Amino acid sequence: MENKKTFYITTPIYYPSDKLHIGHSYTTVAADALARYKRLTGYDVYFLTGSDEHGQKIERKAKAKGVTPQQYVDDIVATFKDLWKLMDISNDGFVRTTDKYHEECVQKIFKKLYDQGDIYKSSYTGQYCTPCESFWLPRQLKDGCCPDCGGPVETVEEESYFFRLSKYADRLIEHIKTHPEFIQPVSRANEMLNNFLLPGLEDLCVSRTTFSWGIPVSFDEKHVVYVWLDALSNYISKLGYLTDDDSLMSKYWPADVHLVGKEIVRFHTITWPIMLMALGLPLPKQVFGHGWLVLDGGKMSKSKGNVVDPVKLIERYGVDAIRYFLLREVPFGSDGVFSNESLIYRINSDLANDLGNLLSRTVSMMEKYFDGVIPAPGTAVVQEDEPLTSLARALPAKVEENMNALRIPESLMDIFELVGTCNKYIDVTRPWLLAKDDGDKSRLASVMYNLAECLRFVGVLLQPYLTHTAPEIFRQLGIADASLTSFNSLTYGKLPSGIKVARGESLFPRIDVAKELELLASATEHKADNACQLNAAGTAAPANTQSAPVAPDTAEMIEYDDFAKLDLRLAKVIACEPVKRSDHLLNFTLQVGDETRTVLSGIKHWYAPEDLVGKTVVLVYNLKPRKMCGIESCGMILSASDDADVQLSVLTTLSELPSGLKVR
RNA sequence: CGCGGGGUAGAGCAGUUGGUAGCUCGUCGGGCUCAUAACCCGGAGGUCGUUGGUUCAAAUCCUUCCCCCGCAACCA
Repeated sequence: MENKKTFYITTPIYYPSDKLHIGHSYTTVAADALARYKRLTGYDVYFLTGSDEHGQKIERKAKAKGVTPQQYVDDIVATFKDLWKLMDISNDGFVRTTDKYHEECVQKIFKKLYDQGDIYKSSYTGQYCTPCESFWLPRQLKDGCCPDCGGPVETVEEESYFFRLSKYADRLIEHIKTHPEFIQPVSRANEMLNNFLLPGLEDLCVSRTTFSWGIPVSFDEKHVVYVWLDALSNYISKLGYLTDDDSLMSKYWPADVHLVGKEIVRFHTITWPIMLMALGLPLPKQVFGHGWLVLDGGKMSKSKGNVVDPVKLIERYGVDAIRYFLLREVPFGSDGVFSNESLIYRINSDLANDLGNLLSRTVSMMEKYFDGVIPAPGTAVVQEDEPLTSLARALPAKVEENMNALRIPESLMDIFELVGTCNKYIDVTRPWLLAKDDGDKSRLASVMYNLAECLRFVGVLLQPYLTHTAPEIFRQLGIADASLTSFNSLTYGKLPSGIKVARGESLFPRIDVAKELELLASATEHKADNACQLNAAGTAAPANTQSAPVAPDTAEMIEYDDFAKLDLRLAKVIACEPVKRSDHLLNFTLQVGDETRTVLSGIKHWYAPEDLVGKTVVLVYNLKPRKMCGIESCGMILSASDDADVQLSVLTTLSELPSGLKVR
């Protein structure tokens, strides 16, 4: 390789417990656009994404499905790769934490840190809450009870290895203070300092003995390496750190950007830098915590942001439309809203009306007035050309500045400003009038040339974002020469005349908004879960808990006796109110025959409490009571829902029946 | 008093060394006809959450209060 400047960019590695959603797509597409942009501007880029495959949750899911954990993750990771292929993600590497090189690397790192005294063995004296299956530190307890359920806890010891975060805290604080670019946006840096660093770091538990689906600690086999030490190492294990061939490591490390969701900024700006310090490695230049794509709140109850499966969106609207929406709609650094309306409006107004129509009318006029050949511009200097040409000339530098600052939406706005100016230029110059008078032929040639040249600029600059559209623009303009599509080719006037254009299909057909929304709405009649975040989660945050035991896809057969253990009964809702301090819970007072019970259910997003009063529901009558938010819930109300909990309905009976009846 | 973000036109947002309130979409009217019923121009629409203060002047600084959201917790 020549001495190109290098650029190493990463996404988080995603947890294969479920399919990926549009939030993951967002992170990865953003990283892809940056990677492609850097390649376009001459960098030697390494772009890494991957999967974080260990942990108890995977172990459980695999067991429920009756497969080995490895089979389980293999299947899901295959869908990750398919999605990235579908979305035109140009990653150079894909790291799996179950890959051999990664496991060996983590073991070496663990050993190295242990040998130098940064990892030590101790016991985790925790307060254990049996119903919650959770350990708590003394300071986390509420009045000596479990902060989760408010129930009693017992003192339990678990042997664990710990990483001395505290030892390096001062160095890290110093680094953050002297490197304002390290944590972006800066508001996150303050958050980290105030919430975690300045109050004092606690040593981090880095091993577990309670499950086995993980990387064994090489010198103490009953332990597996726990979450972050395993996951974060991916950024260097893939580069061959601590192996015979660490050429990638020496070439690309330190990383230029770790792109992460805001929920895992903490681990990337505290745990990870401290690991690197302990290993004697340089720190990444920047950690960027982007916002989330959140679902539309609850205004118009039909057309809700419900289609969050990126594959479905792409099938319907195309890769480039989705890429554009993601890159354009979410202000980098804060949250963006996803809704079907905003998606369709974006596609229609920016892509179809402005860009697609501009290309269409330009190529069409080229055919009409110049037999489809791009003419040489006239020599006369005309004042009305100036706004257009000066904007085009200034554009590459503007885009570059914004991309270097990771302001992706702004860079797209810059490009579309040129598109808009072209449309206006056509209106001002009125080529159709010029065409009527032979004396204006030279002027008409200038106008048409300027339009073609500006569209070339647009095409070149759009390449990192719209991977299908940019080549199609070139094709329709008749540009086949690669020397006209490079970033360096953006010198105004470089487009040669005499090229034959090739009219083609519309870049983006206009979508009929009303029809489309109606269709989407009828497909999903339900109330939206407006708090459902499309968390662009990365590495397996331990907090990333989803519902517990999942229904196996291939249902395991049970005996009738197993079923008979369930005591299901009809119950009548006599009162229902929200639980204070809970986003999800409703507190039901149920009539079950002669008895009255209190039962909690996490269905607040789908029902208004008053709508449920008087309804008959199905209750799991003999479920062990459990406290939540300080209230004891005696039983469980059955609901049906899809995996994503987008659609949900409480079960009831077809005819009116007295409460207390058994369901069987 | 857990931490943090935010309240600016119908929607989504920009706007801090204080000096006539902007952008995109929508809406209404006009123009144009090369084009994907697209494009261009113009209008309407905001006492910039509330209270008090500093100032010649505050969306912008200080203060009171209200509300929303995120983290955390919880969703049997």
